[in-house]
Amino acid sequence: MKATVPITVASLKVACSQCNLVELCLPFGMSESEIDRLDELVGARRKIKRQQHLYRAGDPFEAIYAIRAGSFKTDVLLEDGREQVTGFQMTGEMLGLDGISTEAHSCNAIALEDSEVCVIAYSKLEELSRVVEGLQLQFHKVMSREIVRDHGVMTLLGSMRAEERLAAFLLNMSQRFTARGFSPAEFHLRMTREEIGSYLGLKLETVSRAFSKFQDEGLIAVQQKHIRILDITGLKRLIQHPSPSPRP
Amino acid sequence: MKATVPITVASLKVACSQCNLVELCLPFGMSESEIDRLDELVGARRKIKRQQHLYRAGDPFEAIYAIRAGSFKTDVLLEDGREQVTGFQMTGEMLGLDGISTEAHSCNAIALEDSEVCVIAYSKLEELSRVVEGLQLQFHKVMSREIVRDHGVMTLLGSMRAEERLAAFLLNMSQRFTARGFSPAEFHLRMTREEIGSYLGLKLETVSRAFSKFQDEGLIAVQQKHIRILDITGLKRLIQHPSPSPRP
DNA sequence: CGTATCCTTGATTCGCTTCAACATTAGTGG
DNA sequence: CCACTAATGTTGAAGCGAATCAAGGATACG
Repeated sequence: MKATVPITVASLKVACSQCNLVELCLPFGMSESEIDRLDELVGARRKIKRQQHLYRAGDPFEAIYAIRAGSFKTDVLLEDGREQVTGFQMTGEMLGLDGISTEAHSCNAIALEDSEVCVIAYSKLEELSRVVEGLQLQFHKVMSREIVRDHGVMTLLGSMRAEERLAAFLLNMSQRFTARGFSPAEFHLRMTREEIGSYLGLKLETVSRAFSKFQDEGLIAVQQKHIRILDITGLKRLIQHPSPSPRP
Repeated sequence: MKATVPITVASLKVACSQCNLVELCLPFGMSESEIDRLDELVGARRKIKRQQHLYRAGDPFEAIYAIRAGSFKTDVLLEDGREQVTGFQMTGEMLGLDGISTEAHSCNAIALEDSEVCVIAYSKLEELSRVVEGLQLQFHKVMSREIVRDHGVMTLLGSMRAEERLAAFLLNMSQRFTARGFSPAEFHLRMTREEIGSYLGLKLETVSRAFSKFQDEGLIAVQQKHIRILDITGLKRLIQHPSPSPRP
């Protein structure tokens, strides 16, 4: 229930150059000599227990976060209490970029499992990216990628049917697990049906039904949160050919 | 049909310090002395006729654009030909930020009316934002604002009904016209019902019906693309209280 | 002034939500 | 360790909102 307190572990080596996520995270694409200059970038690491908030909508913005271990969801609450999940984040991905614009966070970030993040003070990032050109570019790319990703979700929400949405979701998860060295075909979802539904603009029952349908059709094997993809091309076909009639 | 060719008008003073959009555009929030240093930022202006592309998905990314006059839509095309409008942009707003991530544009930008943009070479922006701190911050804020805006659209698409979506759209337009010194209650939409529908994840008939319903209820007066808002609090009420039953 | 585009409205269909009951898993405390 | 309870997931039946299909009308444009 209580917010976690940031713990500064001065003795711990937290530099990006020592981190095995360098291929996925902010430093991706930077030269070795540039990465060496990021020593001071990560002020501390912070552990977040499952279901706890990393930050809440309205919190003053001071830092962005790189996920070192675990996973998160971000969501926004509407006035009437409706909740919308705006994204799921995995290791190496960044959290908190939404806060720059108003200097306050505009969504909640909640750990889906016990997790750890690198705290990157925004002031330090600004300062360092003025002198390390690669950092400047990579940071811009990270923000831009978030915009492109959001456009993808908008497309999904705006023009896909329930089963297409879920297929796209599964393919996206598979691709992200693959990039992290896990199996493309077998993985464990950390979020509930309700959270998936919220993200995809569907009710949890619809998500559950679509899972069952995919299983009946031999596309996947589902056992609660454990997913095995049996026919990846079949899933891809689903999102390329809309259900009723292909366009002329 | 043909792409417009950028016209460099060397004699024309294009500096931001001379521009009356300074309050809305990238330089917003910067000090006068900082704005004076942006002389070299805008390489040229470029005129785009109605229905012409400013850039297309796949075009190599070299510059971002600030809208000096007119308005645009951005859209993405799915494999099967479905089109999704991802945003409408007005004067002072930026276009092309999606291109940074992959160094190629990921959507199409199309003028809704005869328009003019300021061309900001990305390399120059990078360079200048290393020395002008205010520019660095403002640019980051512009990108972050785009992310927050997209989250808002995701919320709209994921959890609002047709009429709520249209109400939210009208209120957003009203607010943006107001910020530009136009009437909050009376404005001219530059996009078709189909484009509005695509943006809101609805069919054009549904948009048309919702407009008619709002008119019947005395919330707005519609005459084709000309909109007059008669009851702004009524519209706001619509998006706060979902149609069927308010939450407990 | 004619034609293509855009908009409106009605009737019908369909997909998703809603409501409901039950199954399963996970977490907790006796 | 098992019993209890809450949370999560599955499945069925009914209802509703938006899409689809269809026709006519208004506007803008060359």
